[in-house]
Amino acid sequence: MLAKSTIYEVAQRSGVSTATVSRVMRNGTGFSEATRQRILQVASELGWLPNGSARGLAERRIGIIGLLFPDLGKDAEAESESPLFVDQVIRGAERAATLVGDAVLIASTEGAAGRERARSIAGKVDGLVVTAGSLSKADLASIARSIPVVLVAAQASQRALDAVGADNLGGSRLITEHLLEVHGYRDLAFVAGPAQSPDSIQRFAGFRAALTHWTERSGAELDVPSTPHAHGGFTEAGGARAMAELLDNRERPPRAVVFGNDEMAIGGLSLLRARKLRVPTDVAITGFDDIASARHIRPALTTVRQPMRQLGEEAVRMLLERMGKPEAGQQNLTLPTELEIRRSCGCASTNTTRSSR
Amino acid sequence: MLAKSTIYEVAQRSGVSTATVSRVMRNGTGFSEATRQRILQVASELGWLPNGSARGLAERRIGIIGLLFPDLGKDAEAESESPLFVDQVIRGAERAATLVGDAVLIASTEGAAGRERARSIAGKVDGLVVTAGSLSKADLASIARSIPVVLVAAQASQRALDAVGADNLGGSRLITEHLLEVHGYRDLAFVAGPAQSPDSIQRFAGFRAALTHWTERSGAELDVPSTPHAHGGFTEAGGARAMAELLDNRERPPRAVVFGNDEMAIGGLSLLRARKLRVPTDVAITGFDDIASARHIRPALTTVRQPMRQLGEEAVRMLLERMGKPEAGQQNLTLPTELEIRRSCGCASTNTTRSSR
DNA sequence: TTGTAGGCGTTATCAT
DNA sequence: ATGATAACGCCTACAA
Repeated sequence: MLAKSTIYEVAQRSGVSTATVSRVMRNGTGFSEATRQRILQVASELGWLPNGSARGLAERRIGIIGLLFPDLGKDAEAESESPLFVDQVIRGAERAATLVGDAVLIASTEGAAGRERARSIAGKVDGLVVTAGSLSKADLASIARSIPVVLVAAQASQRALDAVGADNLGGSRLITEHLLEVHGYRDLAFVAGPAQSPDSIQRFAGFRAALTHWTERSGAELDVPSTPHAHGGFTEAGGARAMAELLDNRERPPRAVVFGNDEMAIGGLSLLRARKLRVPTDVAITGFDDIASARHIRPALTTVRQPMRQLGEEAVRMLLERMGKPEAGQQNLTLPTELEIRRSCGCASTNTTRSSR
Repeated sequence: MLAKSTIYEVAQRSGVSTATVSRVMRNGTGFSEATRQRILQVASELGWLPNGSARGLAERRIGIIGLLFPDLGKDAEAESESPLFVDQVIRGAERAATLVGDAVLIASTEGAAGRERARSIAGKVDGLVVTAGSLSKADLASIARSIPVVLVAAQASQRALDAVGADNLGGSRLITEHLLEVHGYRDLAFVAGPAQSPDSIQRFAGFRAALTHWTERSGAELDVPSTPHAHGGFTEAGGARAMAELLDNRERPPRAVVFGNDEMAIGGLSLLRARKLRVPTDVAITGFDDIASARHIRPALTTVRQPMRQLGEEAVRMLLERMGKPEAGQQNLTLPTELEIRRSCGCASTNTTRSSR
């Protein structure tokens, strides 16, 4: 590896000033073709890479968009699962950023240490996409004072900033209504993810909304729970544990279980199998997300599809817009979710799709 | 959003020089506690974020590691699949980088336009992890002249640089031998991924090695193909097409099909089902990667597990080492793969695991 | 078409 | 314990 060369060397060896080298490298105008060739030649010989920090400093824009998420892979359980939400969001962000020539800087923030880390990252980027749970409200507010920030899948209370999220409530309500209305199930249970997860909270709210609405409409005596029947931390193992808990705490299994995400539903399915309960005949189940495994598992999982990739795309798009006009009004985008009907709910796999909005 | 403030403002309002502010922010020494408090207070009031570009310029190190990969999500087919290789590599890289406080900059490079992009990225990072197929040999060599580079899953010919990869050949050979020796299948077919993919090439080589070895040892007349029987581009749909092609081109289906990855195997499985062929009774199949769906699909897929996440971790670790001592000898790490036996090969699911090395 | 020179926001080396 | 001040490598008016 050669020593790094600078624009000065290139200029000197080309017999021009650094200004001219800069013009050529930035595809500007104001130089002869011969000069251009010569400079390019020298630059290539030297293997010169323009220093991004110097550029960023001079241009007051580095061409990097930051993406913060809660620590990944710390949880051994979650390691094998996929595509985790953030993988898809990252992809979407990368794609949208590439459209304008920017790159994406990713970093996980874990608790206390994450605080300093987040500020350090914030200083290195032109704007920041922050996913739910990766930053405290205070830290977020502090950072948002000096650089554009867009929230992804954040709780409503933090929506003083630009934000994009999926219609978790609507999707969850849709799938619960399906269970209620199409299948006529009455004894439903909800398995939540992490207690503080905004997504999980919204999905439970959708579950409740469906039950409440149904009660009002039909006059039936439906028990509308104020808290989820169990928690499974959004993981497969957690889903199995939650399902076991559900079975152990009652004399009869619930007729249907609405899981907060697909991974927990898959875990729940294994446990039901182990307990010799048939799905959907004895117990119907549903998930949320529509990960690849939901299609492949048997019975195929009825679930709600949320546009994870698009979340990342829209977040970056919104961020770029914000960077363009810092004083524009606050934006808040909710992307629709879709009901994906397969077999685990009891349907004969007509594979219908209904959108939440 | 306030106007961005600088170290000068903080210094002025604190009644100190910028040097002192810098010392405090970098957790250095040489200031009184009172001064420290005052500066921190002012900085917080101002919402000051130290400018990363300026820091990077002054320190000659920005704290960012770059990760280049071939364009994701361009192929609509691949969009739904997961966890794609690079998602996992990204995670591994992020984790290893976080250990030393660095962040990871990701960017896809697509063909010609990717060239300039890659150089731009290279200028913004302290070192670069490059995955197979994201950069031409020439571009790679050029960039590697001025900044540390580590290759992931690259072809051997490019191994003039530090590199880390999985034992594709060994794993593929292992699974093929399993088919040959444990099950006694003789009529095997191989479905490759993209023709230029180093991984695919190595896996086919392992397939051939197993056949060759078997022929030599047993004296049996086994046909050792010089090219794969079909290509499926590593996607589910491609795998289905390749399987159809295989069936249409012969009077009898092959007894077993070794797919270059899990996604193609899953596609192949669907097609076999559609053609009323039973797996593994009529046709046995195997995959490669061990994605989540491989476990969940029925029959569960016998496959080779490769440590994708670890690939990313090791790559970054190697890169950091290289950045530490630029003149050290070249490194080349091959991580072992593991045979994951399930049902699709014809086994009665004993779930054995055998390592490739 | 080309060069000069100041500025971008930090860090780090000397002084004091 | 603190302050001047010179880098760091590039961009960009402003001149020529």
